Parts: sequence; structure tokens; C-alpha cells
Amino acid sequence: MSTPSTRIAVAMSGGVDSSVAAALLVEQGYDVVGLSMQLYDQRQADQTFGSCCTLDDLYDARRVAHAIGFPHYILNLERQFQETVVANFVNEYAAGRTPIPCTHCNTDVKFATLLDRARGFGAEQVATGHYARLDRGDGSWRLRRSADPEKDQSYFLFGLTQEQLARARFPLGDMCKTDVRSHARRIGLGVAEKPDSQEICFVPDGDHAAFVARRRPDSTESGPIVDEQGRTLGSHGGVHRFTIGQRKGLGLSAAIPLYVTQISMDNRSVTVGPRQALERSTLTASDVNWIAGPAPSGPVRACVQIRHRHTAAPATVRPLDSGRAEVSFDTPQSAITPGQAAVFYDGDAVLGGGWID
RNA sequence: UGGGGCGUGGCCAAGCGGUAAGGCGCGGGACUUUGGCUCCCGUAUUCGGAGGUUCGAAUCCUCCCGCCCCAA
Repeated sequence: MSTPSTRIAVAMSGGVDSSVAAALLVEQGYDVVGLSMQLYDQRQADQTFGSCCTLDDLYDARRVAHAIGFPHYILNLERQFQETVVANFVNEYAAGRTPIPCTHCNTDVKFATLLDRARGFGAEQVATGHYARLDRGDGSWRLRRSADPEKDQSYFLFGLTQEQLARARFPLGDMCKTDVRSHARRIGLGVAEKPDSQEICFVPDGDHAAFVARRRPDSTESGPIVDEQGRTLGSHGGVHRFTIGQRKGLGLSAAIPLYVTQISMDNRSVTVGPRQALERSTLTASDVNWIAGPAPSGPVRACVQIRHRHTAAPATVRPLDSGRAEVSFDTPQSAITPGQAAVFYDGDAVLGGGWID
């Protein structure tokens, strides 16, 4: 176990959360080292950068470190970020699925490469500004929801392994966002009022379709928009522009709102239908990570969350072969989307999760 | 050139004498460490055109233009 004076690395994005996380650890007596990730080639036009880890954000992180008084280093993780997060993002959309870059960033960059690099700075542990809690269960680490239900980010962390959890720290897990901001104000951090990050950090203007099209021109191949009866209602400019449950941007006018109910790569068709047509009771997930230990031998009851900001719904989770699982909800859920994560909870503890097929 | 019906914003569509509903779409905002959803706000000084009746017309009358259907 770590004790004060232990060296710990803090992943600093330049925002309030990670800044306060670092401040809290310093206050607790830890030997803090701030690490920021450079994820894009900063020499290119500034317009191409998004809302996280920009040059300004790196400077903000540096300022906080100086103000509080601990060393701060910038790590170039551009290649890893491109190869894992960005590549996955683009390929998923091109395949008609809807990715969650944040989860991959956590599991493939922050708690992978960054964690390894931290060792080079003499730190065995990495803390982040995530709103989630971690505690030592009986023989394993338990990932739990944050005390602030509004800010909980455990959904994005379901992919972490026991090894990663053992070296992770989430100093903000017991705090509310308002507490974090007021703490930042109290100690005079310049980032106290900085807006929360939102949208995909590496997509400049939120136009992810254009971002995907630029890297995968093949994704813009057209296809038909059909209704539930198979009638063609129009055509579209690429499956990467759609996700299940989408209403806006179909370019169709109808008596009732129409939603994307299915995306088929066979003929690149996008099926639309009324809202009720989005309801499904079952899903299967792949690459399931049973975070607390081995997969259960049989069906387990759990509350399953199928997207960020979705209220986890009661279900039965049945482990299948090859790291897959089947989820049967007690009541139908709307817009179960391939590529999103299905995360299983037992109360506020994460049991595991996988990627929706 | 016999009969009937219809023309309202990008689309669909209410209104049938009292001063332009609503839905879709679109734009903006809120929400949000993913996308989507959701919510809020906005979106026709004007009803195919020209006259006329009326205190007042998209609504009544006349003519014209354009569509559609049935019969030839």
C-alpha cells in the first residue's frame, strides 16, 4: 500500500479535475509528479486541435504544477494515441459502429503507456481526475461509482485490469463537482472556472463525420435509407454519419420523427423507423472484461448500462464462450448501439463490461 | 375545353369570413469526458396569380395559370 511520501504520478489534462486531484495528493503528503500527454503534433495548424490536451491545456497543467510546487513533464504519446484511440474511432465508424474513444484512451493510453512511463519517473501509481472509486475488496480491487452520481465516470473505466486498478488512484471519487471547483478556488488555481471538457477531444469542431471521411475516404460510399418495410426513402453519404437512435440529419421529412434503427454493412443500408422500433431486450457483448476476477460460471443478475448517462437497467447477464456475454434486460431498452459499452453493475460496483455487438 | 378535385414556409398539413395550428426538416441554445437521445428557443406580414365583395378574406365571387382523377 502507498503511504504519504510515496511518489505518485498524476495524469494532468489541464482541467480542473486532474488539477485538484494533484493538489489533494500533495496535501496528503504524497510526492507528486505531474504528467501530461501530448496527443497531437502541436506544430500543425492550431485549428486542427480539439478541446483536450491542446497546447493551452498543457500550459494550464504546467502552471498548476508550478503554483502548487511539484515537477511536471509532458510526454509525447502521439503515436500511441493515433494507433489506439484514433484508429479504433475511425475504423469503428467506417464499419457502421459507434465507438467510445474515452474508454480506449483510458485503457489503452492512460493506464497503459502512461502507467509504464510513470515508472520511469519513479512512480508506481498513477492518479487521474476521474470520478470513480476504488477499494480493496476481498483479495481484489473493486471499481465503484463516484459519490457524485451526476459525474460518475466508472462507465468509461470498465476495461481496466486488476493490475491496472492496483496501480490506479482516483482522488476525486468521494467528491462532488462543486466541491472540486470550490477547492480549486480556495487554493487559487487558475483553472477553477475552466469549463468541463466535452465532445470528442481530438475532433476540432465536433464534426466527427468529416474527421472519419478524411481518414477513410471509402467510408463515404453511399447507400439507401429504407423503412422497416424495406421501402427506399432516400440515400445517404456514408454509414459513418449514422448511429442507432439518431434522429437528426436524416434529411427525410415524415409525419412522425424517424430514428435510425439499424445499420447494415451488407448493402450499406440505414434503416429508419418510429421511436418504438428502437426497443430491444437483449444484446450480446464481446471482449468482456470481468473486472473483479474470473467470469462467473453462470448467469448473474446485474444492472447494465449501455451508454454514458443511461440509467443502468436490471438484467440477467449470461457469460458465453470466447469472452462474450449475453444480456437480457427485464424491460426493453432504447437504442442499443453496436460499438458502445455494456457495463454491468452490482449496486455501485462494476462487475465487468464488454463491447456491444 | 364532358364531369370532378386540388394549389398554404424546404416537405407534409390544419384552417373554410375575424386577422396563418401542428408535424417533419433546418438553425441556435441547454444537457454531456463518446456518439445518439431529450429539452428549450427560432423558423410564412402571408396562403398559385390578378381583380372584386366586405369594416375585415387563405377562407365568398370572377377571370387567368398550374397540377391530378374519371370519362372520351
